[in-house]
Amino acid sequence: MSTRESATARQAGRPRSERAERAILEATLDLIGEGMGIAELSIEAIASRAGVGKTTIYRRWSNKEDLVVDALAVLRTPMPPIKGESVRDDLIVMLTAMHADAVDGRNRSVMHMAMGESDRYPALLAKFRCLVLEPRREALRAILERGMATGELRADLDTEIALATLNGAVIWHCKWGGGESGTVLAPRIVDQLMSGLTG
Amino acid sequence: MSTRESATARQAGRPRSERAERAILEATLDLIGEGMGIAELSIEAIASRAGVGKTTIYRRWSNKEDLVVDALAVLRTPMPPIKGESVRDDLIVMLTAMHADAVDGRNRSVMHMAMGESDRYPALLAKFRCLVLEPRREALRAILERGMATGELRADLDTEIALATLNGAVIWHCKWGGGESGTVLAPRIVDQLMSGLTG
DNA sequence: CCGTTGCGAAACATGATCGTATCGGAATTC
DNA sequence: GAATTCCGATACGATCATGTTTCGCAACGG
Repeated sequence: MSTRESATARQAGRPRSERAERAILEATLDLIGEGMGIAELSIEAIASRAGVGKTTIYRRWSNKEDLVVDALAVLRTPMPPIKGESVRDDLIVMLTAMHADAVDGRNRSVMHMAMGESDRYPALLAKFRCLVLEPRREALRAILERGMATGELRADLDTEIALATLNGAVIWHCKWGGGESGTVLAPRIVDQLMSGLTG
Repeated sequence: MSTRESATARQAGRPRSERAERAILEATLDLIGEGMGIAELSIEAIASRAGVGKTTIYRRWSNKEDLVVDALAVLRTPMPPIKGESVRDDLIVMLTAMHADAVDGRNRSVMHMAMGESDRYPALLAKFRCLVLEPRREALRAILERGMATGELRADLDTEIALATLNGAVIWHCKWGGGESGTVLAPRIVDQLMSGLTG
């Protein structure tokens, strides 16, 4: 049996350059990071920024949305470690991480782009949801439910509302409120919310 | 003394058509309402939708951003009446109104557009701020401060955080959460928050 | 060495929008 | 009625991005 990569036999010819692919995705993120919306993003600009021929882009993605979706995946920021000792501490860690995501450079722009334009790009919305929204949502939900079990939080908590409140407070304050650091902001939110959540 | 409109004498020639102006602004809002971002908005499309020559638009606005800013002003939605009897009731009224703004048709699109693209258009940001954000913020703040005075809310309330929390919860839930009606959502938010805010 | 495929560069035809200009006609002042 | 200004329509040249094609070279399998 000859050399194979997988079930399907290795294609003949020169293999696609992994290097070019990364350069394209990076260039895309760069441009978004500079404040470009999807509509302003041009394949030409991406190609030129990546030092790549347009052909190389068209060969891999048939439209801009697919490209942006794949670029999103590169940005993957890891979840912070949750100690699971105190609900208050865990929430503060999560909110601080969320705040950082929403404030820091390229991440920030991509975040805002995704939130602002996902309406018009369903595939982008789906990816953003399962890549950013859902993981956060589940992490927060886990903290809340553990709190309900241990009694740190009241048992009849309205989890949906609590999630919206936590997420919303961070994002809203980042976007429209003052520019506090996350380390200052997160405890303020959590503490003021907890006094209620503990009812 | 001859007929005058104001201090400066009436211009000679045909006056600008008020009708055309309204049609242009309405067409702009329509297109935004159909999900167009500022970048996708073309003067040609607006002119054609408004049944107007491009000239008529260029004569009045020198760039797209100015046009959109003026269009924003048309959308002005009135604040709901605040009874001032109970903080809980007042908050529910406000959040319900905010929810309606964020959900309903054209308003919704303009809102999202403003939130998503205001970063790139400073004049738009400024207008949006003073037209939508600040009035809401002040109305909410007034309710909170009255509550602190009457004792319905604890006196050491962190108003900034409370504002971000209220606003953020509504917007976040509209954008990413389920599709409840405002009448259901607002009390859930307010009640869960109050039990905390009342300390 | 040959066939195949990817590479970057460039040229290409197509189409959209731009901002300006020109047109005949309408509205208004003097 | 003359001068002025706006109207909507249409045409214009300019710019830019589109997606395709062609080119000569590079990298891989057999």
